[in-house]
Amino acid sequence: MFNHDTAPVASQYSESFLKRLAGPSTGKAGLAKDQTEINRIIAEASKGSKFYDNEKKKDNEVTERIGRILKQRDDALKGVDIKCVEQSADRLIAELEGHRDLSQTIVHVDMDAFYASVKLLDNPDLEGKPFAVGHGVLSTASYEARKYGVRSGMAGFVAKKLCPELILVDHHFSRYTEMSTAVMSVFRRYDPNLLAAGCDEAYLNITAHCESHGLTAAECVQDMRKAVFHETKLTASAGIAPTKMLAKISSDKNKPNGQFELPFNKESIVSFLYNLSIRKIPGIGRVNERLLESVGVKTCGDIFIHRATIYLMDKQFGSQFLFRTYLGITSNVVEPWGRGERKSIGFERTFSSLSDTKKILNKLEEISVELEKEMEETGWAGRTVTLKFKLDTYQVFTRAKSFDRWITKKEDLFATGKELIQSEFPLSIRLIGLRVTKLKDLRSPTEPANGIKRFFEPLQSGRPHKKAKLDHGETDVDTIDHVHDDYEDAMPDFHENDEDERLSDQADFEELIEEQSDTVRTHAVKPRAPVSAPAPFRPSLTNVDALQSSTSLTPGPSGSRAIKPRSFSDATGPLKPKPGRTPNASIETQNCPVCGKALRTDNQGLNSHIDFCLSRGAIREAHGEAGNSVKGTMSGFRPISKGKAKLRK
DNA sequence: GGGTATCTGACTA
DNA sequence: TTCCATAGTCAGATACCC
Repeated sequence: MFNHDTAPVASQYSESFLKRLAGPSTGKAGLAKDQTEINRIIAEASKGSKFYDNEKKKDNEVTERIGRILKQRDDALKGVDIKCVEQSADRLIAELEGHRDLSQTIVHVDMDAFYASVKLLDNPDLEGKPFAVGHGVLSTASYEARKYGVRSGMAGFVAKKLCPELILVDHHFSRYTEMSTAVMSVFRRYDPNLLAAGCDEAYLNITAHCESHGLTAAECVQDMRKAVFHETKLTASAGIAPTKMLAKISSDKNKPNGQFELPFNKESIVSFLYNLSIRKIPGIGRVNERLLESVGVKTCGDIFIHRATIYLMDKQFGSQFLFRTYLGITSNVVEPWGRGERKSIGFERTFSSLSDTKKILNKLEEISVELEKEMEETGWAGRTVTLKFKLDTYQVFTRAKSFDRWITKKEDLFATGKELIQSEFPLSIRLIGLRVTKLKDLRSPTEPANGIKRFFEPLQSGRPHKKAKLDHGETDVDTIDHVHDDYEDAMPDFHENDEDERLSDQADFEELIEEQSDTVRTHAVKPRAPVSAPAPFRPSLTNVDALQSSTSLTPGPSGSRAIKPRSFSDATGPLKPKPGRTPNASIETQNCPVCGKALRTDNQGLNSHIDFCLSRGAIREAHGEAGNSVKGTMSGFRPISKGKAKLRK
């Protein structure tokens, strides 16, 4: 399959870099055995591109980060009685063990190579052939293609190097939506309250169904998979376990077209996880895998072996998250996502590199139009607009601006994006996007966190509100009364009796929103921050809420859209939120060779800043401009002296 | 000076 | 020659308000 004659010495690539280039899906089912050789071919194919250079740079930054972590570890362990620390860790682990709940039967069902399988239904000629869906970047690959190392997220031309006979086929989003609807409707017979985690996967709590039908979990899941195949001719794999995380890992066990049930007892769970690579844990990606490996944690079992280090480096690693992972104690709450949980809505597009200001602004305008359309169709407004752009070097930057009014219109989106990007010119970019956050749900006027009420809720501590705060146990009705009270205070001419009539019409409602935000300004009563759940535990390592977003498997712009990720650890206990990154040590600075600014060397963004300045300089040169000063700075490497370091007012 | 909001980059799926 | 799109969370620095 490979041409070994032309193979360069493997040592010219570090193992970590080869893995990085190979992308995030290398552990997926159906891959060929010789991953090392595949990684080498991928590196050879990518070599020399800007993408490759950027990946190399990011890999080096992680290596530097590891250096800092190891130093912190050595400092933390200096003069410490390890046995004593281990005892403290053991006590914490024992406490966590007390939260184990084996009462619920959770299933994770995952369609096998969904896009590819749907394609196969419509094009039986592809049967037995290596093919992949997508062109620039692949969304999925048939199992035949996977044998060559072709996987989702891979560039088409790289995939062709791995498998020259690979057939690339187009997306067919309407068919995915159709089949997804059919599959989900089968799943709903087993749990009407399921959590769809993408168009091709879902979490179900089948406890009640099994009880009422006198079925074992395995029988129930077998039955469900049969029904799916019978009605759609698509196969699914499933995992049965006491928590979502364990079910997710289990569903991968007998893929494709199989199922796996994890025994519901502590010993089996811990032993199942013991030799499992930490990379299999949702939320631990390429970077965190390397960071953990650097302190000896490669498997979940290693978490226990190195518990003293983890306990001492809680800030860096999030000890509770890791100990819970080791124990397999994570969330078993299965419920669908509500609209109110949405946090942002955005649109972005990649194109071949653009430097012409006018053309870039045209792209921005197109994005604004699309985003306005999407916000209108889905009923959202927002207060913060974030511009995102990717340089032709693949470095990504964001710039944001907040308002004290609700943004919905293309004119506002475009004007804000334009304002944000203009101070960055000249630029040579390959992606531009806009995202709106601090959302308000225009379809839910009575919904607490996002509806009209949020304007009048008592402010959080430190922000006294003229009205008293809620008493513990106060009902929603009571709260709404406060709303009315506040509203009356703010707008004396507005009477309760008129409310239903006014809210019955969407246009009127939006008008009300406008009035309302004016009122808020006039009275200096600030909208309060989104109501957060009572201190759910989250790992400090990374965002474990973003566990399996379906984005790469999600039908296009306005189809059945983004099914959101869900936390695996959101309801298992009121454990402390974790902090996160390397704290600042003594601050050293270095001047950027391009703009001359004093930059903190303790920050990983230093090199990015220099690269950014260099690239700006190069573009200026191309534009025949003089000077090399950079107007602003970027987060993470702000100048440490004098005054405001903020980029713009 | 303390608490909160905002901005940015990083990471994840 | 060529390497996506969308959404979420977090940390850390800074800005701002009381």
